[in-house]
Formats: sequence, structure tokens, C-alpha cells
Amino acid sequence: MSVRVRIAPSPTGNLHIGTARTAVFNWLFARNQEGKFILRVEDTDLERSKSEYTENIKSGLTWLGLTWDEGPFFQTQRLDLYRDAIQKLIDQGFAYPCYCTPPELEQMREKQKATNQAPRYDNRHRNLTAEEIAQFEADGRKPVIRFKIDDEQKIVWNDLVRGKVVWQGSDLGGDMVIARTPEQDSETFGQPLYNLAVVVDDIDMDITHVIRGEDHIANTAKQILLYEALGANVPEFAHTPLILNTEGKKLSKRDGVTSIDDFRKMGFIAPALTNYMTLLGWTPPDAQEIFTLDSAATQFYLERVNKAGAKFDWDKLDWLNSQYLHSMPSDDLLSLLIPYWQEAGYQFDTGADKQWLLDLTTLLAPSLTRLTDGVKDGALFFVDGVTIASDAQEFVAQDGAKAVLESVGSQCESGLTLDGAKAIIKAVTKEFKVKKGLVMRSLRVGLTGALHGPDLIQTWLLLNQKGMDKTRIETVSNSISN
RNA sequence: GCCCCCAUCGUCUAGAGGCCUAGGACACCUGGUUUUCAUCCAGGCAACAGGGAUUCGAAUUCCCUUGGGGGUACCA
Repeated sequence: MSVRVRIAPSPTGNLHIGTARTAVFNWLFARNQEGKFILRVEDTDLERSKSEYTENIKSGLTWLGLTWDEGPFFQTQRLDLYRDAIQKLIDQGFAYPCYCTPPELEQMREKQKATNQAPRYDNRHRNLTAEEIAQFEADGRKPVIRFKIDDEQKIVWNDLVRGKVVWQGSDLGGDMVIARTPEQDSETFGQPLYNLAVVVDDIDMDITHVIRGEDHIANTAKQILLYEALGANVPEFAHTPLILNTEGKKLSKRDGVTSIDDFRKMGFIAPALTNYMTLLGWTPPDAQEIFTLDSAATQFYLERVNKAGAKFDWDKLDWLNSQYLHSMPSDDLLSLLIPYWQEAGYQFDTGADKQWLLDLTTLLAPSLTRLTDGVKDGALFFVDGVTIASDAQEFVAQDGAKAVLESVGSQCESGLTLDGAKAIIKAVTKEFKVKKGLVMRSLRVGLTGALHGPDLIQTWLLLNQKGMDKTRIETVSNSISN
């Protein structure tokens, strides 16, 4: 049987890094096994689900390169399927109506906690008589549907990343709710709940491997029972470790930046992000740390996925992102940078300025960690005018600097070449009998207002092509007193 | 509380009984390259949670302790 896996996000928020990482593992596994990767939107929580989040999830997965082979499927469009399954479970005696009210359940749990017992449903309505049911109905109570979970039974599965996992039925919290209270009088039961819907869908979609976060382990035990009651084959399960925050807790929306959208806006690129997410819990056999999704897929095995949670490390992500940015062809990098520059309001013509933009990209590339650094570093080249840093001001106040700048400034002409620039620097060094360092550093201050920056002559050439060198040098030299 | 899972440098990890004096990467520190910053290169610091058991031999197997995490809904 061919492999079929799925990513099943719930549209209650933007695409989360944890969901994305699960998607990565599923995608890699599907690719490795030449199987199918399916997208299913779990929107049975009508209260919290929003279509804008669905769009965000789809665009996020696409941006990351995690394309799906089938779907997206929506659970809200498959309600009949769940309804049939629930009815079947009731008919076959696997499920029954429970008329307990939320306050009653609340009270029951309070009592259990008070006596140091595990809070659970005590299965009190499992064997209601027809008379009792009639009485509840007459009282106007509406039932939820509960699926019987035998306390005595043991649930066992061979987890593909954890090995054998054993669960005791009694530790599952009692008979589980699979359908909510009906909202309309005509209905005998309401909306399906997560565990039921997941199983029905996974059966219907012939899912062979369920790869998901470790936080679902307890659900797996419950779901296996559902598979069996529905007479379906139980798929393989693999529970991946969680991504943890700095405190070592499960990364949640409250940890600030967690949505894929946020990472994109911060200047991370998709290949670096997927590379990093993969590395969080998995290492390729060859120990290579920088790899594409495609190459990882060729050697991806669930058995190599770690068991322990992994803390999210910004430093490592930054490093990976910078590696990608540094090794990328200039025109690729340029096209990534352009949107950021445009958003910053920088004026340029992508046609006429093409070569200039490419040269600028080459100049800036080694200093980029995130694409957003290109905005900061590029300001100098797109925005006229210069502000002088205090240490630069100080440097340029020394003897000779002003004269050097005035001399260089007077020699600035359009059409400056590399050799021309070198010749001017050499001539000025000779003329004033100063060290080359003084000329270079003064010139840097004259051109950029700072003591540090990328290659000076290239910087000069680029500014010259935009006619910004002469006036800038003059502005700075005029600002020097004496 | 109860149940489950997990445990190697600060972080991500390699390690399936002798190859481990525990390897790599990030971060950090030092040096080199550079007019400077960045890049790049070279080097350094730094870990098997603790205790038992098995074994000639344990980071690797087993048990206990400790620590961390997850779950415990008419959320997903």
C-alpha cells in the first residue's frame, strides 16, 4: 500500500511554527516514501475557526515549499461522514447519549480532585434505562454522545519514533465525548468532536502514517479505540518532539514570534527556515547541516527523529539564514531584497538600475543575516544626505582630514572607475604626505558618515553612479570646523 | 493529584557495549585576512543529571531517584 500522510491544521490562528515543522516531517516522509501529502483543515471548532487563517495556512505552506498533493479538505464540508460514523457507533453499542450538564461534570471533577483522584468522567450514564432517558428528555436536556472506553483494556502501539507505547484504558478519562449537544431540537446529537472527526477522516482518506506532535500521544490511544470500533485498520503513528521556548516549555502563540508569516516579515527566507525546522529534531546521516528539503527527503527516516523536545535557538536560525544569503547568486538575492527596499520607500528602477542594484547586492551580501538588514545597510545608497556618527566626527576632526576630503571632493566627477578611484586616493595620499589609512578612513566618513562599512571603493563607485559622492563629501568636510 | 513521554557541552545534536582522551554545528573567546565593519580561515572554552545493577568492559542495557516536558475539555 502506498504511503499517505496528512497535515491537519486547525484554522484558529496563523500558520504556527510547530504546525509547519510537523508539516515538514510529513512532507519529507511522503517524499521519501514516494507517497502522498494531504492537507486537511480541521475547522470543526466553529467558534474559533476563521477563513482568513485558512488562507494564511495555505499561503504559508506554499511559501515554505511544502506543497500538498491532495486537498485542502475541510471538515465542515464532511459533516455527514461524521454523522454516519457516530450513528453507527451508537447502533452498534459503542456509544451512547449522556445527559450530564456541564455544571454536573464540573462538580464531579471538583469532588474527585478534592479526594486526590484523577478527574475523569465516571461513566454514570453508560447504562441509562429507557425510562431515565425519557425523563431527561422530558426535562428538556440534550445529550452529548460518549464513546465507551473500557477501563480494563490496554492500548498498545509501536510508535515509529518512540517504540512501544502502552496505555491503560482507565487513564483516558472515562467514556469520551464524540459529539456535542445538538443545537437544534430535531437533531439527536450535535457537532462531532476532534478525535472522532480525525479518525473518520484518516480512515476515509486512507492515511497510512499519522505523524504529529508529542502533545497528541494521549489522543492516539483514544483514536486507536475508535479505529477498532469502526472496523478500520489502525495506521502507523509517529510522535515528534515539540519545539520548546527558551524556558523549555511548549512554544505557544504567547511566545511572541511564532507564525510563519512573522518569520517571513523578519527577513528569514523559506529554505533557511525549513532547513532549521528540520534540524530541530532530526539530523541527516551524513551530518550535513545545510541542506534543501529535497535532499533531506532522500535520506529522511522517522527512526532518526529525536525523542526529546528541542529549544528554539534564534542564533542558529540567524546563522543558517545568513549562510543562505551569503552563498546565493546575486540576482536571486536581489529579487528577494527588492520587496523589502520597496516597502522601505526606496526609489529605484528595477530595469534601468539593474546592474547598479546587482552591484549593490554583491557589496551588501556578506553583511546580511536577515533580508531586513538590507534595508538598514541599503539606506546609504538609496537616500541622499548623510548623518555623521560621533566617533566618525571625532576621527575627521584630526589634522589633515578636512584637507584630504576637500581635495577628494574636488576631484569627484561622474563616471568614476575603479582605477580612477584608486588613482585619486593614491594622488591625495601623496599630495598631503599622509598615510593611506587617513585618506581611506576620512573618505569613508565623507561618503557614509561612519567609520565602518562595506568595501570603501565599491561603495564610492556605487554612490558616484547615483551622483551622491561629491555632495556628500562636501557636506561632511564643511561640517568639520577649523 | 493522576497518566504518559523525555534526559550528552549554554543551545541543536553525533553516539545502537570496547573505535570516546565523548565528535560536529551555533553561540562565546583568541589569532589571521581586511583601510574599517562584516565575510572568510585557523585555534580555544565547554557535556554523558545522580545512584545502583548486568558485564572483563557502559554515554550506550536494566532498575530507582531527581529533573524537565506533555496530557488530563461538549479545543484542536
